[in-house]
Amino acid sequence: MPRKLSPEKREQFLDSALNLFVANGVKNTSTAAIAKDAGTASGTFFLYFPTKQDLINELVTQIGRQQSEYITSLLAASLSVWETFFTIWYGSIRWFLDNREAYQYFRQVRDSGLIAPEVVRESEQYFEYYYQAIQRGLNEDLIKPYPMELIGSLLYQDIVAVMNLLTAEPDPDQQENLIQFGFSIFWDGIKTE
Amino acid sequence: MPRKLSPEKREQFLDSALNLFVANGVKNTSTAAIAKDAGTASGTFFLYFPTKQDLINELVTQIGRQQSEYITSLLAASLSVWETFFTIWYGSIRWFLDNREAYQYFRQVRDSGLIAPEVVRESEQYFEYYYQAIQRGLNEDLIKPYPMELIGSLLYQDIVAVMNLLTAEPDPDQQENLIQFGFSIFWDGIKTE
DNA sequence: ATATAATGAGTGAGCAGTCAGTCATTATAA
DNA sequence: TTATAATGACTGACTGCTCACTCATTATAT
Repeated sequence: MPRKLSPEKREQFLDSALNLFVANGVKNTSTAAIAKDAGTASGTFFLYFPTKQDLINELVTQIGRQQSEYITSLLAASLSVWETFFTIWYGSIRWFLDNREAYQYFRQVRDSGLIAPEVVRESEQYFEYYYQAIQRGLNEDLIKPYPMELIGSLLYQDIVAVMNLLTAEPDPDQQENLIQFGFSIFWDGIKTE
Repeated sequence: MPRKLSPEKREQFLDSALNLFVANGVKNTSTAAIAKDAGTASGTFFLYFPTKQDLINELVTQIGRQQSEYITSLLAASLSVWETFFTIWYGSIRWFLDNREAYQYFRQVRDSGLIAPEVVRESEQYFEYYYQAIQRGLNEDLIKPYPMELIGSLLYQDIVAVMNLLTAEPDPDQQENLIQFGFSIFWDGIKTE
């Protein structure tokens, strides 16, 4: 971990890389292009990141961490189970909409084989609050007793399903509808009668 | 479109490419490696495909077409709406399990930016039966009146959610459970009361 | 004999990562 | 205070390698 070397410039590299990766693809973005965009010479890149792969990985974990921090900041113990799920749903989509490049990068890279499986697994740790919510729902008999991973996996993929539609839907009212409808379908699927 | 040049060899190139793409990633697989695996010299590749990109694209559409053909072969007009949805669900997962490489390639490539948007759109045409099923369900008031694209998008992503779990679950009984449970959640989400 | 299929060495472009050297800043010495 | 030394962030030309695609030549089929 570099402790010298301005942290601002480090962020600048991550920012520029995210831009270029989303615009042109990871493999089509050279480290030289990232350095240029960040306003440094090509060699400077490697003072901040030992390899290109390290930056690719760090972007993934950074995104996971930032989204996780945002969601958990919204969650309070006083919320009901339904409110908790809705907060996760709405908050995740909100954060993705406010960080579209992060969303696109995450999707682009997650199943691409560009990331070592260990890094993917590490980034999954940031979904811990999913399973706390599911556990509460199961304890309180509010959701059907299906395997936790199944419910978690469906929650995530349903959010993706809605996000994919939202990126093609400019009208805010329609966007709001899709978010609400999507959650209704998810919740009706898992709730007990 | 090459009309001479043995179609079998063409298939061989597509087969070899799918293997290698899934094992090593598209960008890390050279046309020379594909040619070698297919048992020809490196230059022969370009007699069958003008560019590497053409092969990448053709694999996507081929997979879409083959899966679509399999599913529609299962669908009969006599099926109820529930049966139709279940057949799509079960058939899609069955086909993906029997063609795991195709599944992995599809996932890897779909959001990667490696495919021109037009080709992605073209491959979406193979999901036509989704929307016929949804339309029927809406007509017969069996599913809630949400936008068709939302239901379609959720259906697809729910299948992906289950597939992702299945690839890590070796026990066939547990696999069967996940498939059934997953469908229950999806159906309970969209059905009218 | 002629057309078509196949070959594989060759070409040029692109890229990750290196390294010898520059220069502004900071530490030390007088 | 001022001269000198040390530091380390920064530079960019360079290297070695990979790869998509070409083409002159050879093999095969009819």
